[in-house]
Amino acid sequence: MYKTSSPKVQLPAGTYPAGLLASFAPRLIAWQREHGRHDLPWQNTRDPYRIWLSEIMLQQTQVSTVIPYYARFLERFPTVEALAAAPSDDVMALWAGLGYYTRARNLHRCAQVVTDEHGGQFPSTGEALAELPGIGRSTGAAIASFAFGARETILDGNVKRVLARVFGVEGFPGEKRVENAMWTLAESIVPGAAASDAEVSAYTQGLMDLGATLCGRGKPDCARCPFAADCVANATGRQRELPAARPKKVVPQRRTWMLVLMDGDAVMLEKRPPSGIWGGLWSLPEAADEAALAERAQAYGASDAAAKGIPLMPLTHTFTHFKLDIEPRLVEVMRDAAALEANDGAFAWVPLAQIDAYGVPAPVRKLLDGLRGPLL
DNA sequence: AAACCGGGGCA
DNA sequence: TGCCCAGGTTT
Repeated sequence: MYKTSSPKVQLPAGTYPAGLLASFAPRLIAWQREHGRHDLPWQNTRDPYRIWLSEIMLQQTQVSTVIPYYARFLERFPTVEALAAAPSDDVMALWAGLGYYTRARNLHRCAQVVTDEHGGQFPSTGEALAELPGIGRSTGAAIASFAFGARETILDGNVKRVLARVFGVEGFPGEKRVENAMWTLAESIVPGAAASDAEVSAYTQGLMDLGATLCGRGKPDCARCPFAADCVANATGRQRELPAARPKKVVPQRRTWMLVLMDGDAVMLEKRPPSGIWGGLWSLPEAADEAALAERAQAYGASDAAAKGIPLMPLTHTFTHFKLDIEPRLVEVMRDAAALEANDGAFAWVPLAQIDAYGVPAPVRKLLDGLRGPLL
C-alpha cells in the first residue's frame, strides 16, 4: 500500500544546505534540457498508456533492450483496451525475451483493471496509480509526473545513488530508515508549484538520466556533473562508498549429502519437485546426513556393505541466500529394471555423456563432469 | 561470483 | 508494517 506522505516527518531544517535544496530542481532541469536524453520512443508523449507501458518495461531492464519490444507492443496493442482484450498467450508471447514474466502478467491485469474499472482512463496521481497491479510508489510517481505533470518524485535505484552522493546520505538505502529519509529528501526537492508540466517532466527525466549516465555505479563522471561543486561524495572522494553497500550478512551454510548411484556409465537422476531450489530440474538423490544417504542407497538396491559409498571431492555452491556444501558419495549398483518401469518419471538412468540433455543444476553437472574421464 | 533491482507476498 | 524473495542483468 502506498503511503501518501511517506514518513510523516518533515526534513529537519539544517540537515542539508538550504541553497542546494532550493537550487537542485532548476539546475537538474537545465542540465536535462542541455545534456539529458530526449529521443527515447516514450518521450514526447503524454499518453498515460504509452508512458505506463514504457515504465513497466524499464523496471529492471535497460533502455536498449526495451526499445524494440516497446515498438512491437504498441503496434500490436495501440490502446489499453486492445491490450486488455488480448488473450494472455498473445501478451506473454510478445513479452518473451524481456524476462521477469510476472511483470507481463501484472501488465495484462492492469490493462484490464484500467479498462473495466476506470473507463479506460489511467488515474492521475501516483497514489491512485500505485493501487494498480505492477505499479508501486516510484513507478506511480513516474507516470503521474510524465503524463499529468504531477510534482511527485520517483525513487528508484538510480535516484537513490544520486541523492546519497550529492547530499551525503549515509546508510544502506535498502534499510527502511534510510529509504524513508531518502523519500523525504526527494519529496522536498521536487520543482516548485510554479513549475510547468514540461519542467516537471524534464525534472523526472533528469533524475533518471543523471543516475543512468554521469552518476553510474562504476566510475561517475563528476567533471560533467551539474552538482559537482556541491556533491558530498565528490568533495570527499567517497563516490565508491556512497550509497552504502548492503551490509554483508553471513549467509547460512547448509550441507547436503548427494548419492552418485552408478550402473556402468549411467548415473541415476531424480526429478525435483516443481517449486523450491532447482525446481523441476534433474538432480542427484539427497539426504541430510550420511546414514540417511546410505538408507537411500540400500533402497535403490545397494548392499549393506556398499551403501556408505566412496566419498568424492566435496564442493560448495553459493546461492543468493545461502551456501551449500555438497558431500557426494559414489555407490555402484545393478539397476533394477522393474523399478525403472514403475517409476513414473520420478527418476532416470542417464549415461554420463548424455546429462547435458537433461536440466541439471550447475554444481551437480560440474560434479558429474568430473566423473566422466576416470571412470570411462 | 557478487551486486543490484521495484514490486509483491508474507510473517 | 517491514523483510525477503524471484528472476533476472551488469560488473
